[in-house]
Amino acid sequence: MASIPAQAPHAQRKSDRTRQAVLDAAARLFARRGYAGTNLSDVAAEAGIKTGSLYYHFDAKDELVYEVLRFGIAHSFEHARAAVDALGPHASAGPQLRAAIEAHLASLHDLGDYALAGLRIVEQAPQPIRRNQYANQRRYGEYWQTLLERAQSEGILSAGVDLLALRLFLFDAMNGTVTWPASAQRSSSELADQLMRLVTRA
Amino acid sequence: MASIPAQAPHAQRKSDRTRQAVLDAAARLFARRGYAGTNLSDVAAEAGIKTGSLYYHFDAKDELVYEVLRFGIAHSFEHARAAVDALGPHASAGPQLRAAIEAHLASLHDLGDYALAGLRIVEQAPQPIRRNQYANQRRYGEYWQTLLERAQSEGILSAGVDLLALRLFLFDAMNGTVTWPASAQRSSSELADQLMRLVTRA
DNA sequence: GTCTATATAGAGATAGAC
DNA sequence: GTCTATCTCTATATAGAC
Repeated sequence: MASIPAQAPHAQRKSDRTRQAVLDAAARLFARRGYAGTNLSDVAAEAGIKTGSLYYHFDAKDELVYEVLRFGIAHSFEHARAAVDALGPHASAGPQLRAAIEAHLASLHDLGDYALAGLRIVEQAPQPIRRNQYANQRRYGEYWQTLLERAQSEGILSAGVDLLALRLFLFDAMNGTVTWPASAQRSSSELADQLMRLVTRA
Repeated sequence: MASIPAQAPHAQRKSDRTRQAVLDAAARLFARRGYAGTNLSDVAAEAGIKTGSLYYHFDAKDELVYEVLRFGIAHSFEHARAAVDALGPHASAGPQLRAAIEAHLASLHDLGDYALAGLRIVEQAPQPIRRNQYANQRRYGEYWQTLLERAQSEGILSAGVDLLALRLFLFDAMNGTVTWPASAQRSSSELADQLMRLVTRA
């Protein structure tokens, strides 16, 4: 699965390129084998270096998982907010919600293994990292909650809908797309259409 | 988190009770720490025995994860099908779909850590076990697909809906409820109402 | 920056006493 | 059925040469 650089593209000293290769390998293996199941020898081998050399770039295994998790959610949050903001300050809640949904779906696709890892191994990460990740998720969730509240006040959701439940359903539905079988792959735009059809009143 | 017996209640020889305690502990730890992150000493300690004694009940760690995964999906499938069948052979698709949704949600609640483990560690399990679990998931998915096809042919879904996408969205939305925060807990019946509101046409 | 070599700890699994 | 004791392997992390 493809993945995107966690660093700005201009940061391409040799050290940065290796560091990036290590992170990409870690994301891929964390997603498939879990946190404890991923060993650093395999990460190093996939990044084209030896195990001992990892420690020039990272102090410990914890740091790898921290970077992978943090980057994933930051990327999604930034993209969703940017897509909403791009509609301008006077956009109504329907288009904003659709933009956020499509951007979140697209960000998951961009993230590749970083998204998979982020969704699968949070609970397995060491406690301080897990806590930090939960805090980031909470902030992102609150952002979505405001989008949904505005949608409801503008009357585009069905009456009597449970907003908190709706947000959690929507999030799991969106995030689940990263594990859909190949036969079910659809563009972010198509998926956003389908989700808007479910979430908003006909 | 509570969990339910993986064996019939009448099977309560001492050996069976210990075996059950081991499986419950394994489910709890697999769900929190992943497959590789769960060590057998901790499983044994939580079941009230020493590590070596585990091997009287199970040949290897693989066998533990196999039992935990297999039991979870079997339980959900049985409950969903039983709830649909209980409506009788002439029930229409709307009530059938609602019964399946509520039964699936209730089964997840019953399963407790078995459900969490089943959702989180499939990818981390050894290949033969993973393959078997995917096959079971596929069969269960096909069952849901037929329910949704009947619902569509009876006209209770919105027009132009993508049935495969709908099933996958619905599944992830239902399964995600097991990780909802305490503040968002709702009964299976309430959750089923909300999901039916999203899935069916107003 | 990356290598080889190694210290140290912890894992799964087995053997045999009770 | 459960225990203690132990084998063997593999993991993270460190040290120092290049």
